[in-house]
Amino acid sequence: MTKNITENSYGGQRLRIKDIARMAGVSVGTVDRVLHKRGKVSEDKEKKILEIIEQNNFKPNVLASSLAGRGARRFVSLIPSFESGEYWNYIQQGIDKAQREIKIHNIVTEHRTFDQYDSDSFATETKKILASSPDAVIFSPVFIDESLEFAQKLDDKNIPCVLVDSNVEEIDCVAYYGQHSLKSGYTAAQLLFSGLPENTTVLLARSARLYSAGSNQAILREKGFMNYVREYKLDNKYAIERIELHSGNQPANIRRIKKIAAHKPISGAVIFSSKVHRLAYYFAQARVANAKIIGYDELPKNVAALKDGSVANLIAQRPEMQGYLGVKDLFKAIVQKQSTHRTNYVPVDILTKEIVDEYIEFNQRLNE
Amino acid sequence: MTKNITENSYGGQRLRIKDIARMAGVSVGTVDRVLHKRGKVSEDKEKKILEIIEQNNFKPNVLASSLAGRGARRFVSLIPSFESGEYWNYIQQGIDKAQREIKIHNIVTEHRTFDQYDSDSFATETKKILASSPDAVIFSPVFIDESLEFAQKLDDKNIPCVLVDSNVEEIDCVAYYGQHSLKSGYTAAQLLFSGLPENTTVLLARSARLYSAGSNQAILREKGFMNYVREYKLDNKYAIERIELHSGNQPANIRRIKKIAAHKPISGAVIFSSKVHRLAYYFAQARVANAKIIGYDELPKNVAALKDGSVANLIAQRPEMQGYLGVKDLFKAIVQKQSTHRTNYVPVDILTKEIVDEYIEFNQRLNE
DNA sequence: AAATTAAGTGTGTGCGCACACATTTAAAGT
DNA sequence: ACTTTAAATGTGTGCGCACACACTTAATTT
Repeated sequence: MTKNITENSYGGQRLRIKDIARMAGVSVGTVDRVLHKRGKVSEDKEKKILEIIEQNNFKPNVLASSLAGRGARRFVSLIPSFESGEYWNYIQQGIDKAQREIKIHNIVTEHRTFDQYDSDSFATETKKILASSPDAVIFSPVFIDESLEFAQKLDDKNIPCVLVDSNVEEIDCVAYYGQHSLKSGYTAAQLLFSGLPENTTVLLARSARLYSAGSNQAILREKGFMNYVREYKLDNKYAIERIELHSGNQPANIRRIKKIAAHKPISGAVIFSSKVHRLAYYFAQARVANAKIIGYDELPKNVAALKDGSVANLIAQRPEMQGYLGVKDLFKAIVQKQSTHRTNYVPVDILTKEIVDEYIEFNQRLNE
Repeated sequence: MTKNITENSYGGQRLRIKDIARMAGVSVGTVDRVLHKRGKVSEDKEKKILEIIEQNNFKPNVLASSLAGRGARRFVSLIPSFESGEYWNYIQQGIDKAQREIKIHNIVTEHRTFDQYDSDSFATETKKILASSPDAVIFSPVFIDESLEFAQKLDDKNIPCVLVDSNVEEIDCVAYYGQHSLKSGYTAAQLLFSGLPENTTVLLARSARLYSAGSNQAILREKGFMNYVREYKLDNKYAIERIELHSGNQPANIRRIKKIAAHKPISGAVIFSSKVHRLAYYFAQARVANAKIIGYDELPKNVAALKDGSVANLIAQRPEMQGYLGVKDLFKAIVQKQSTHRTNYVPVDILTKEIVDEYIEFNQRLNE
């Protein structure tokens, strides 16, 4: 006797476990066992109950569920270690913000970090995490092979995960949040070359350390940049010079810039990491003025350089939002049992001296 | 006997009504009466209870509170009427998204609209809203005087409100979300003049209808724009011409552009509203090519113009986020009883042909 | 045939709160 | 002194769910 649900809060809309039980001709306990896959239910009844759940798209009431206080859930995050104000710090802040919002649902978050220049440290942490059997993981797949292995093992244990910052398409996860690196490199080129005097040198700087560690992001951005160059045949109009920056040897960096500029004036420079304030500093030291310098991320030091004019533009990627939305999607998937989108590119934000303050203040505000 | 709370979910952290009752030596009913200001509590006990609440910063458990199903709350929105794809449509989408998130807490949202070119229609709606005594209001204070009066009456009835789109500082509300119009005008100028050949004409277009209605926003943006012009003494280098666009008389608009261009070539144009696709269209009709045109908001028509190159940049203001965060703040204030920030400027987003797709897709995604 | 066991099923309690209702207490009226 | 009345306070129930536990039935075992 499939009596329709009638009166309950939510405008008589939402189905309750009790309703399902009535429809299936069983008790709530049986429905509960099916919902939580605790077994001890005869096949035919289980089938019938699942059918009703399916047909009515039943979702348990999250309020009641959390209030009933089923055991706490553990979310673990794994990102590179960072100092205050660095890029990863913002991701962490977003994760924390999400944590604050969902802690009422009995969810705790645990932070783990690794050395972004050392893949072993990453592997070590992933092992620890697997051993502790968390309920969900959000991590940044900086090292592709190790990440694939990690994701595989998580999948074996049925632990859902979210990727942030960079994407590894092969990984089957709840969601990815990060920038479309290729396009952001393309945009960097567009910004840099717009209005740039021809027949000059454009510098393409690299952080040696990051490259040797095989940073996925930086490589893709550079590729996007070069796509633009090729598309508009800019290598005919500009001398594009590459330079490797060694943080340990500043005088060498400065000398190198001087040398290039002496050969043909440098009108612009770009670096595909957040170290652009360093690049601007080297330019100043090399006494190469009026170069249009572009880089990534709204770190305090970069913002200072942007505001004093030594950096022309910053490309930002809403790191807090990546962390925040990543955790919220895990919550959505695990607790609310709703579907999510696999790949989510955050927009390429173009920052200028004039708008950077508001950009930062707004993001800060969102994280409170 | 102020026994400390010990065991409860939330890691023994959170205080419950029951705990407060025990501390104050009363029953939960009495505490409940104080919490809901239902009176019928002796002065001394009320004082004691409030003290305990204050000292421990007690916040009722939202899950339990909503589950217990106290009467539904009504949130009302009031924004200009719109067609699909217009600016206000995005604000509405943000409101709807927030509504979906909080409806489990027994909150319903009601939408009302007015004619943005007719202050009477605004006043009429506000009266209806006041008569229906909602629990909260989110509105766009397009007409300043009428909005002040509305806000005053809401205050009298103790109904909290949120402003979106434009700010009226005198209004005492839960929050404002919108762009810093002055700064966005300033940024528009920066974008427009960067790399613009000197000794040319720059067109400053206005929607006649919007101006005659006294649009707060557009006026402030223009002011910001002119601040930049003054600051960098650009009126020496460019002929800045104003033009009023009459949507009813397109040939006149086109003629006017032609005439100005004939006098001195037009290198750039800006309009401080979302009608920039119209402006670009008039330019095309007037056969004035290569002008750098800048305008506001990522409406489909503007995006099309941006992508085909007839518009150089769009300045966007995250309208969905305004609606979304506005409603969430009302929820925060009323249901979660948390404090909020009064003035929240959304960032000035600079859109280019290359990044607009991701920008829109991301926002769309957020609104699902 | 009685006792044991396992599989399947139902019942009861509490999470923290809101609200209706019952009860006590004090003040006022007869 | 006894009722009436109002003010102050306490008690009980249910929101929807999770989980421990009690219970039933039928298949074994002794």
